[in-house]
Amino acid sequence: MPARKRTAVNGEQRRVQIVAAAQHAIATLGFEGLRVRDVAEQVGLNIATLHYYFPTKEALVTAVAQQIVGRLDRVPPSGPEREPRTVLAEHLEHILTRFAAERAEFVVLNELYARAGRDPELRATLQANDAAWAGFLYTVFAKGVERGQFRADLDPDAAAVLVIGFLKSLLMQLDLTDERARAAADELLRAVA
Amino acid sequence: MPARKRTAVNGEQRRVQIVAAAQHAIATLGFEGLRVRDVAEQVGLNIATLHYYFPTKEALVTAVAQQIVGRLDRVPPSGPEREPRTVLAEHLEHILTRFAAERAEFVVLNELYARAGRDPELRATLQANDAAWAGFLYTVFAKGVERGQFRADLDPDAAAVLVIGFLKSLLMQLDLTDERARAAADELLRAVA
Amino acid sequence: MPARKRTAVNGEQRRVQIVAAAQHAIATLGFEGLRVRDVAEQVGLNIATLHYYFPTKEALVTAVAQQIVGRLDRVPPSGPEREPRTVLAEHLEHILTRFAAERAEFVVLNELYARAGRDPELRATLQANDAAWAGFLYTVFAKGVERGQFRADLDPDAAAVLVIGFLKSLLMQLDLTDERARAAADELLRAVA
Amino acid sequence: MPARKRTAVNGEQRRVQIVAAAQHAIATLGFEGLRVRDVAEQVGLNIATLHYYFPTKEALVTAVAQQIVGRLDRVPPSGPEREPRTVLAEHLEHILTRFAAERAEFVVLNELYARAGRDPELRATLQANDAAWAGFLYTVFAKGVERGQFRADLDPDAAAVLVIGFLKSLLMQLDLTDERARAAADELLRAVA
DNA sequence: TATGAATGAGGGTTCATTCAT
DNA sequence: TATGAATGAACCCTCATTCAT
Repeated sequence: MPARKRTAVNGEQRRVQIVAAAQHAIATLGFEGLRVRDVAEQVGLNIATLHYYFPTKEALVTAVAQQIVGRLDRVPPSGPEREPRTVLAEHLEHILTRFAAERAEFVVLNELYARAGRDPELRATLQANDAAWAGFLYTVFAKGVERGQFRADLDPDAAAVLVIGFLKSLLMQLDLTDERARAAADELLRAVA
Repeated sequence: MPARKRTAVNGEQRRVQIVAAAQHAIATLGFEGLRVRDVAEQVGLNIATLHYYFPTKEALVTAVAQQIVGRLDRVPPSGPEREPRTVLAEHLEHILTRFAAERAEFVVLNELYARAGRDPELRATLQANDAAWAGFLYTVFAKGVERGQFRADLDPDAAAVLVIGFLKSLLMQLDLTDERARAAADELLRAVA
Repeated sequence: MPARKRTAVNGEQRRVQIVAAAQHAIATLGFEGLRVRDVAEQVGLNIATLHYYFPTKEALVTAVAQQIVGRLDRVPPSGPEREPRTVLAEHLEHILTRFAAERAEFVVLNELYARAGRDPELRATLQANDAAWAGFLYTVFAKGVERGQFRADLDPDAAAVLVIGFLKSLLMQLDLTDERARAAADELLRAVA
Repeated sequence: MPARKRTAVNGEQRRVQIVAAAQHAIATLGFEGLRVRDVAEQVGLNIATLHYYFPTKEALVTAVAQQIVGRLDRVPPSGPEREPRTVLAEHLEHILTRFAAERAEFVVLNELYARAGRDPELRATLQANDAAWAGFLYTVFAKGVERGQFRADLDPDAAAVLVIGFLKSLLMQLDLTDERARAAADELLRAVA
């Protein structure tokens, strides 16, 4: 069991630490407030060392973005046997819960969406993610209509837009308490039934 | 009759010009990309002169924010005689139209909401605005339920959250065409009926 | 007579000051040792102010190069009536004198030639200057041969190469005293006669 | 028979590799552009490993300088029986040929001369070399005059200065083709005869 | 010998702001 | 009102060098 002296962590762990610190900084101060120096200091590293891991600030930002987006991809698989209504309810519940527990990530995600307007690459990434999300919801709604669980005149695509819109706006609804958010989710479930 | 100097514009006009240029810059580059020098140059002014009108960058940003928010305040008055359903439809239509026509302002507004997370004062301003907006929609929905135009089990507050959420998310739904947005608005109208 | 307070010099003078300081720094430390901060300090200016005059370090270096090269262009006009031998002698004398008096400029010029190997633009500038110089000497030699002042088998172009070579090598002949240099010039005059 | 490790090259070979890479870098980018990291990478070595061979950048530069200068020292011995004119002609020819074939080394040498102005130690080295060179040429010229092969009024020392100057300026005569250089050498031979 | 990781000391550049005119 | 000139405080990034392994 070799005793590390100068380093208590290995390279990959460092990367994770750095990205986490950067994410925190962005969540707290926004992209404008992100300072590589501060991130380095937060991790207890010299700036030069941080540049050893991430050659440029942009590389660091990209790493943060990728991490955030990467966690989004895991859309809960909707088995064919599951009830659309249940799937929808759980989906809303799932995101609402994550929103309450990991608000910081949502803040960064929000910043990313703002950035997407100027950064084509980021835009493409987020757009792809959105498309997958919309597709998932479309299927849920279409199946629900088919099975008579949802209104017959429900437009699956439009409904998906509403759901996504509600969920994306969570952070921008400044006076939205957890209760009001859940009430809105319930209202949503009633509205499609 | 005071003799106008060699300048074709007076102080107030200059302010408007500057704020407009700043707004454009923010819409294009975000707050991160806002440079007072660039704004000054855009207006054809020396930086020092710009500082004469807006002593600090923050003052300029505040002016932009106030202008944007100011235009939001003009919620269409819902006369007691008007039908809630119509009012809601027109409200959606109104915002969707503005969104298509004045996208830049929505971009800035989005940036403002992101900033609100760190800027308590801005947060208070936007929150007040949101409250008024929610109140307006609450009234519409409550009245609509009362008159039997909307579902009896409709939660007015929750419905307001959904409407506001949809409208606020417009910019973040990257693949949202004008048609899809209007389809969503229609779906919304059906969903509350 | 307005009393300047913060500035004792105007813009153009500042530029001259800065370029002079940069030239001095290059002569002393070479291009490697050139630090914009030091140049600024030398002139008693803040770095930011120096960047006000020269946006980038490269711009500053270019200005120095232009100044040095600019002073080279003034090739003494050889009137048709003047004796080639005299013209040549005076030319050698002129440069040798300048070399002794303004050694610093020759050092920088040397650095510029070294740089020319990597900087095509600089190379083009210096090459153009060299061509003019060679042309001047060619004419002198050709006329001298024609008038019987120089050897009949003298190759004017080759002789020009030798003269230019001698003068350009002044700085690289580390143990070259003023006397030896002048002796070489005399030898040159004898050699072509 | 010591067993070679997994490395195909031993220490001395490594040094040679490194010096060669450094020399190439200097010839290409000048001393300003020399980066130990790049040299290491060029040789396929870690920077830390390079520092094992050359503890400091200066040590590496010195090694390069020594190599370059070392190759210069081998002045062709002028046997007493050889004709001064021939010796001179061959000397010129020899250097001109090397210049065409190993231009890179001349570039570095040029950089070294530029550096010599600031580096006393390097200056001493080069000066010693120059003195030897001048001595060699002095002997040639003196003997040539003695034997009546060169002009009777030839100043051996001055002539040496001219020859060395011509040869040292090769790199600085930007539009000097191989032909023009040889023409100049021929002119030189005529001029001393 | 060799390397991954770390660091100190800058180096060029940017930017909001100020001041004398 | 308007401007040229100036500045302090950062900011990102680089580079030679070191150290534990």
